[in-house]
Amino acid sequence: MTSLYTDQKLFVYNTLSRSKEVFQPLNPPLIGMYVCGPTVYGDAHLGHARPAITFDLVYRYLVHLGYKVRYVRNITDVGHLENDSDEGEDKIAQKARLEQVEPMEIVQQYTVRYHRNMDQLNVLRPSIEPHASGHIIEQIEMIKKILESGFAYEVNGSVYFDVEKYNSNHHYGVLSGRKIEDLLSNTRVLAAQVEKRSGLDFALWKKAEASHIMRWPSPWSDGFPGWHMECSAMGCKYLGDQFDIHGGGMDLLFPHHESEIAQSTIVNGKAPVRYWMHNNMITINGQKMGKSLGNAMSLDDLFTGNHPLLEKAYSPMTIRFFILQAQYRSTLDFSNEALQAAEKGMKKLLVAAESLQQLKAVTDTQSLGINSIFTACYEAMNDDFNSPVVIANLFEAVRIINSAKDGLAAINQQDLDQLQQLFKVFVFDILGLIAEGSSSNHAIVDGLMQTIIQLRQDARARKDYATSDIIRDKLNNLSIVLKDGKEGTSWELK
RNA sequence: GGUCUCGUGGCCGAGUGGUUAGGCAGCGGUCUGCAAAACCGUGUACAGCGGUUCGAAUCCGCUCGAGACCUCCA
Repeated sequence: MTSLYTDQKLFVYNTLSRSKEVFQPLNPPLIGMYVCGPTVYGDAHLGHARPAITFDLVYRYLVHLGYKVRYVRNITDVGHLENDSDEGEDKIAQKARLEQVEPMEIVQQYTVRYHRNMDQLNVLRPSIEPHASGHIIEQIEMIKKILESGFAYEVNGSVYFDVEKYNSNHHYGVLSGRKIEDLLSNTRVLAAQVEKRSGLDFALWKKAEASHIMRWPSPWSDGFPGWHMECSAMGCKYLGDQFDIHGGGMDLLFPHHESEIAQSTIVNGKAPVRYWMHNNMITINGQKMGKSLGNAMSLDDLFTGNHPLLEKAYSPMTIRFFILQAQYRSTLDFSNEALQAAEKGMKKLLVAAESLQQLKAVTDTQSLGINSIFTACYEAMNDDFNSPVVIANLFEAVRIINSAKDGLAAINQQDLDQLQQLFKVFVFDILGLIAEGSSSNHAIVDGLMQTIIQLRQDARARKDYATSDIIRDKLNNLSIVLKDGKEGTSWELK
């Protein structure tokens, strides 16, 4: 049996080349994928949902194609718990310190909450979810190697990467498209940087100040690893010197990923990653989402509607669908209007998925060409995971399903089978949507509803519209919508 | 200031040198006891100004506007 990936030519936009490239894994069918995960010192917000869902889509599609994917997504729980002068979440860390809570309590608390949110969004768990704090030794070993090779230097217990030396025989800027001369002329000189030989140099190991609560012993000082180290160390440990895909938000492109490349290249003698993928940012009402702008909203805010900017609650699947309705490399603007449009669209799609289960095939009818929808969906996914085009094509299938349901189109068995396969593969397996509040979940409730619907039908039959409308209105107040169709009346939750 | 990205109809968002994106909203129709849902039909869209071209929303230049990174935020 051949795998799908032998037939599907997948194009991936590689930040390294700024172009779409044919995806060719190093060791098919194995694929190594690393994605930068959250720093767990606050509730997951909208910004966390985008990369999680983007790379969930990538992961799901690669698996669907038959690849065996090792998906690593880290938990950053080291070194970020102080020195944050912003107004927002860092106060939690401060508070933790004041209340003498262990930093790992904060880490644990927000890791659990992150997982819960990701489960709600139906984001699959990665294969490995390593903690930076659990890989201090690996990071120290890596730093040692960089020091030995002469591309780092120690000052007062801290170790810095020598960017200019690296750039003398490598290209620091290969990923972000920056030139070191430009960087040098634009680097600000901050007080904390006096130890560095150059403002471009970045910390591999930082000596901890007395106030710093997270610290580990090292050959150089009690301290903590530099921000970029963890991904280099853990990526290398679990995926090897060189692996296929590294993902993350565009904001991590520089300096994080650029520096990651530099470090790993020195240690391993080759570029660590073949395909760099970056998802774009999210804006809210056209503005960047940020703590300082006061428009940051957590996922729980969205799910409960408990935020001044929100007119109502939006379900996890609405958020997921909304994010998938934009290509991952575009900025995505959140607004109540846009979310409500997404909510309705998604509902239409999922209701059609349910209707599909009730459809009966008619023999001896012309094919409606479901095959072409299938093909179009694969083409869209192969074109750098273009989920909005997949969705657009699925709505073509929705129209066919609804027409068949209304008796306006006859559907043959092959089309029916293909439609069911289409929805299974693209709606549920790849886009990862799930039916929320499905009406067929509870046999007792459905039985009750059938009784009520029958009573209303009886009233309508004797033209007692006052009674039938009362039934409909009362149910509507309970968020139960009755839908009169050719085949009788069905119901669903609003 | 430097580097880079983007500007599509009421809203969100694909696409890209000549062909329908799609969703939501609106309008008209079918269906309905009336609605809702569904189906059918319906839009002077491609920031502005120049240029290249037989032809540009799509390529080039400029202007205006928005955003990202350069400041351990996804």
